[in-house]
Amino acid sequence: MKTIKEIESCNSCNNRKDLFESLDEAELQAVNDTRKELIFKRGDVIRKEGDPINSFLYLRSGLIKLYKTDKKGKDHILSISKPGDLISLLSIFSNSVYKYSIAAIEETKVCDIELSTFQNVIRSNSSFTLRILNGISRISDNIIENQFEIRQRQVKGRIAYFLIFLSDHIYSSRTFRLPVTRREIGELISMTTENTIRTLSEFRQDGIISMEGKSLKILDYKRLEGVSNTG
Amino acid sequence: MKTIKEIESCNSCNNRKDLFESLDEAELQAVNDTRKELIFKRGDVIRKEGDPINSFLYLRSGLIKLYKTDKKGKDHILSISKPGDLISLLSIFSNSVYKYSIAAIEETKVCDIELSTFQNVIRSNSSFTLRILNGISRISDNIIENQFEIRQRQVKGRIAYFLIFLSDHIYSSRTFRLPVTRREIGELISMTTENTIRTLSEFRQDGIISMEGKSLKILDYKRLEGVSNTG
DNA sequence: AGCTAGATATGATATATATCATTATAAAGG
DNA sequence: CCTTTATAATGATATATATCATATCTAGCT
Repeated sequence: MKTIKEIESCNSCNNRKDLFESLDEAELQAVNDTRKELIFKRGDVIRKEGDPINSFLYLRSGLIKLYKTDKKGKDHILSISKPGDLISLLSIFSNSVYKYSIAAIEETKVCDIELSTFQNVIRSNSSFTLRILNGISRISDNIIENQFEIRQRQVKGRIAYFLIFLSDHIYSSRTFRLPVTRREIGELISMTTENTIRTLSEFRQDGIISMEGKSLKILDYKRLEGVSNTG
Repeated sequence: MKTIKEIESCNSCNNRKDLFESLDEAELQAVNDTRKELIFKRGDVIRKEGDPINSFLYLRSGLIKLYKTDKKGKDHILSISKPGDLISLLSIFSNSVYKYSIAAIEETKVCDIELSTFQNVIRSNSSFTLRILNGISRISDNIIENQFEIRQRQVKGRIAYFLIFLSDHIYSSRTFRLPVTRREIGELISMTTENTIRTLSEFRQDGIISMEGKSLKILDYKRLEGVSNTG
């Protein structure tokens, strides 16, 4: 992890509008004064389950995974978040600890705002609070939605669902590089690495996708969608 | 569903203390004026996914399940909540709709407070807001925790986990009546009804539990815990 | 460049789980 | 009270998934 300084003020940040536009100049200034810009590379752990929450985090660019490690040491990925999503949990309101671990799955830029400053702004600006609340609740909602979609499918359906998720929600393109290893896909869909690999190979053999290493292209979106809906 | 009137005021409600003790007399009065007491019997749907949120709900007694129905019409239970738990979602802050369905799994008493009244109190009492926020976030946290525990186990472990959950968190006793059908257990742990039944029978044959219909007794808690931890 | 650990790939086999079929039992409704 | 319908129970079988083994490939490290 490194600290950088790309952005003069939240004013000049293009992610600012969705979240920070309801702040007045003084509030913006206060936030900006304690703001740090952090850059993480693939694999870096941004926060670990149990870490105290002492800042508000905002995902500016890159991609992160939320995950938890079970008793046996196995990781389970809960969801994948993209820029614009918040990282902080509701617990920022109660000064508690992280319930999940967060790691970068590609180079990721994060804005880190000191929690006490942030809480001051929240106290004085209720329209801002509402936005934060919505943003934060979206994190849990995404996790729950994800788990719900996964659990009702079997391997083929799960992988199809995941590929469509990447295509539609992350890359807005049918051609993309897989941001995660096959092992991580397994951790996301609760399947073994071998089955994940096998299923991807099968999709390729069936002409649903083409794939070389991490680069992947959805050749037959309709059919993939079919597998996601019925498998 | 019926309307009753058991409680004069939130003052005289013994669930009041955890949540409502930070309200002053006027606030308590306002809340109490629009408060309705509802009683649901087993199977009654309290709220359906997609229903508009126009009240704040509080579970006074009984037991409820949160669930979602998938494309194929199959229900998936997300979590089971007990008295003291809130029912409302964060969406009460943004006047949105229910994301999950809620049904009573035994006779259940609920307090229903008109949303606009509730929002007024929230706006004027930040200590109360914090409590509500914590209560509400616990709902999502429970769901996520539950799913996480379930997905890392296979049938035997899942059922053992569920029985321990009932014993430790719902009934505080090793003898209890199963509040749900075997089918519902299956919907909770993502397994078929047959496998659920088979596994319970197996536990009985192994002397881990005794069971007659819905009444169940954990005979060998240690071993059940073992199954939950390793299965 | 060469080494090493992790990632990808695939086959063979064991195990877990679902499905189908049937019967018994219990609960709900007229 | 009887009839109907959901629930519970179990066996046989099919299918899905995990495990184990092994080989190749790849990226990071020195």
